[in-house]
Amino acid sequence: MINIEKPEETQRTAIQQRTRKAIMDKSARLFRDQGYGSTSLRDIAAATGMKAGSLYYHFSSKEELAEEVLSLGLFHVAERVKEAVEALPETATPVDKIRAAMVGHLTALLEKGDYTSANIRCYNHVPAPIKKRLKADRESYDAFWEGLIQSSVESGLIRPDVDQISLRYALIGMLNWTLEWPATKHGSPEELDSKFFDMVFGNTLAS
Amino acid sequence: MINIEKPEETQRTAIQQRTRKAIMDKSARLFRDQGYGSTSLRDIAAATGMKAGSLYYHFSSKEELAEEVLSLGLFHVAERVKEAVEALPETATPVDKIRAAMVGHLTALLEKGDYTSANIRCYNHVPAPIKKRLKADRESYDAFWEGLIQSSVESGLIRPDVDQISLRYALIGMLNWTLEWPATKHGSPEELDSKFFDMVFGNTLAS
DNA sequence: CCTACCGATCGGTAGG
DNA sequence: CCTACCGATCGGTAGG
Repeated sequence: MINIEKPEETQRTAIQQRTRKAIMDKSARLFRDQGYGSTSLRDIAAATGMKAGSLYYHFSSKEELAEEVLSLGLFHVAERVKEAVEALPETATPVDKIRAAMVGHLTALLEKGDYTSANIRCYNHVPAPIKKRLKADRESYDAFWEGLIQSSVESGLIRPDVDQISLRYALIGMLNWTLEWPATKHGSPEELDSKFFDMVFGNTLAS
Repeated sequence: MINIEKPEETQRTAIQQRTRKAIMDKSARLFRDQGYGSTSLRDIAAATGMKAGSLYYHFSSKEELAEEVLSLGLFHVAERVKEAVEALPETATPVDKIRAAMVGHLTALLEKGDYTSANIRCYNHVPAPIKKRLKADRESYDAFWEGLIQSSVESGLIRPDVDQISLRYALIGMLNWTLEWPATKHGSPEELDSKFFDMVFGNTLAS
């Protein structure tokens, strides 16, 4: 459905995996808060409780670490969205799927905030080779939304005169911008989604 | 109306001002593309056609330069929005003002893309003292939208059950996310606004 | 996973 | 506005 691969897990011991995850958790938060260029490997090492050189036991470069962290951010979003859509009954319309996808997207942003924020905030500032691969993931995720919206139009649920590209970017934009909200104002993904959904689809749906 | 001060212009010769602007133009683009931390003063100097040390003839630090560039980004948005709203006839409703503000916001994003993108993309990654001042500007701009939306609700043009905070962030989010669009898909600010406006306010307006 | 270190580059300054 | 330079810090490596 959404074609975003999870970075392959090569054979590692449980301890190695736990340390790796700790490094990535700290990296995600630091990249999110300070940006890619302003976060040094020494920052990350200190936050994880080790020395800078030791990071190279787990990652071969800053770029590899960043790519894995940022790509995991989008992966989590895609995974939640997939779950939410697949949980729908067979009778679900394409618009039902859009709504479920919105909830899934918001759920991932709230649950895995450090990773998803790091992706959204650092995507543009990461070295070109990483950005290229992250871009492919984004396009795959975009294509999924494109399909949902197109199906909605084809089945007569969304007015045919609606600009599908604008609708897609508007939805993704308002969803992603929730990361810039004061954290206290969110409410649950379902509450937030119901507000967004009513806002947009009250008029966009054919009557 | 919107209380965002333009950085004061101390007395400078015409040539100094032109060089300053050249430095800021290049900085805006580099900050936007590479991020604050990954953009060195040597990058900026090279792009402007001078040596790194010479920048200190115009700016006393990287932080000062960044603050001026980023704050100008939001200033331009506020200025365009102000113009657009003030150009309305006296009979204009609060919702008319929202629509005009949307056009103004989009116009600024398209016209001054380097500055506005640099603000949006680097805001979170800039040193704390700068961020604090930029945050005050954002809050002032936010308050302006809050007022427009509240007036719209009070005059019965927007349904009273609409969550005003969600509406405000949703609007700003979809507007700002246009910076992430492939550039070719924009169309004019007016075209884009008409799509966004219809999308949101078809249902949000009281019937 | 640490110590100790490499060359490169950083923001910034002195002196002209 | 440039040359020449400062101490600090960067990503990364060797050897254990």
